[in-house]
Amino acid sequence: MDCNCVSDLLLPPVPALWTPGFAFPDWAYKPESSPGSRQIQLWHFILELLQKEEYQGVIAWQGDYGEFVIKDPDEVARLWGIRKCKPHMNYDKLSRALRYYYNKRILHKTKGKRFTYKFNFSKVVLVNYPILDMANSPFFLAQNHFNGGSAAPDCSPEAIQSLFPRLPDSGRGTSLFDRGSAPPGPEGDKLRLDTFPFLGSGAPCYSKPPSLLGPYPRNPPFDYPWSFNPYLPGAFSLNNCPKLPPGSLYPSQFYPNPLQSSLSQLPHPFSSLLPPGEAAGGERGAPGQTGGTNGTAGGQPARLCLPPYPGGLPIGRTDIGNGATLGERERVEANPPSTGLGLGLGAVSLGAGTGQQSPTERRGGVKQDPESDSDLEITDLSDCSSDNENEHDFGIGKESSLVSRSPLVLDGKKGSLLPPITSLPPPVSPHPLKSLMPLTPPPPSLPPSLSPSMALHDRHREAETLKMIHS
DNA sequence: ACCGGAATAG
DNA sequence: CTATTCCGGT
Repeated sequence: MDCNCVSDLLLPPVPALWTPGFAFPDWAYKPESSPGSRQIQLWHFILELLQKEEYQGVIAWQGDYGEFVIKDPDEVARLWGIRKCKPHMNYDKLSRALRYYYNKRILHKTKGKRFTYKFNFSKVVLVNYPILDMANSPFFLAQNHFNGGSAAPDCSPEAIQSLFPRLPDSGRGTSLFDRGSAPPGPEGDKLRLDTFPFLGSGAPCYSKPPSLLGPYPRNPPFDYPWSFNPYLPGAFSLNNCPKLPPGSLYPSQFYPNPLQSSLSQLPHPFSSLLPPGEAAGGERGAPGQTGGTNGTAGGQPARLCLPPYPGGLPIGRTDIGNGATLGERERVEANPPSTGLGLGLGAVSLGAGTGQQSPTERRGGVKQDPESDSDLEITDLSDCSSDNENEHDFGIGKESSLVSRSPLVLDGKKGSLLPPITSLPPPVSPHPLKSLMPLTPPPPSLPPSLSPSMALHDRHREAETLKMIHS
């Protein structure tokens, strides 16, 4: 009694729909490193609130992509306290927790704007959707002809993007999705890939007009239980962001069952991968709930709509990245031995942990990227730049080690599991990382598609860089 | 308001 | 590990 932690009831991290067995794979909930800890993480919670309309008065997307404003700090803190059964929670404490995310790069503070923070979706995405990580995986390498692989699924950022719906705009949302939230996941941080351009930081961001949000045209066959999806800050949407090719994802077969089931619960992108029947599986049906007070809401169906990329978007890449060295990034990824999807997490997830280094290290003053952090902040220059960008993250190097575990089932066989890549749409942008790279800053709108050849070229270069590094 | 160190709890 | 709690500093 002390606290009724109703919280769970109120904001179930997982919608009722999920069955235990079915819920997201572990990786979705916790970093591997912390076994047991599957408690909801603050950022998940924030995302959760953001996705629910009922909390719009308390916290809402606003500003740049991924930016949100805590309109009622005390309330947010209160809700968080409820959720965590910490009756004495207050904004000061909550914000401290939020600050820890800076190093992890999950969040940034939007300077100059009170109570305004910005998600680094790229990171979040990776963390949560390891699949994306494929980019890092050998798989992806295959693509690059490193391995000679034949085609591989498109892991490009663009592809990733396509996975997500558009962003939450400030607006209102019509759908839940607008504001998507995020899926649970470990956050990792280490991956440097994270820096996807979308995040915005790099790109010029336009703030979104409220109207953007948009309805996603398509209705999802399923909804996400949690609805998460979020990430998408609108970033993708428009202008600045890279868009993805319409079909970039992998075919459903791609995923093995276990995963599959999980996928079905995932937000659209993934779900859509599954065959309709399966995907839907879940669904929500349940409704329910409402919780009452604040919370809950669980029921909302989230809608995820997929962005239909009707015509297919051009794939532009916009990456604006910073030009940091690509080589490095890749290098990081390359290391992981794991195979297939599994690794995605590996690489990424750790991050969180690492975020802070061991105390010792910390003390040493070594922060990993001292700078990078700083970068995060953006200072918003006028609006556009958002900020941060973060991008530079230069390496951290440790991550690779983490990889040891790969949760997903997939891994084992990468090959077999993997789908016929061939069936995939033509890879447009192959290299995910690449997109990170700084190409020329994209014009405000999308860049014309990139030329494939270039891409290859780049990859090639990267590869070489890698080699050099290795040597 | 916001930052981040330090200690500490789970 | 993540978050909580405290807290001194801007």
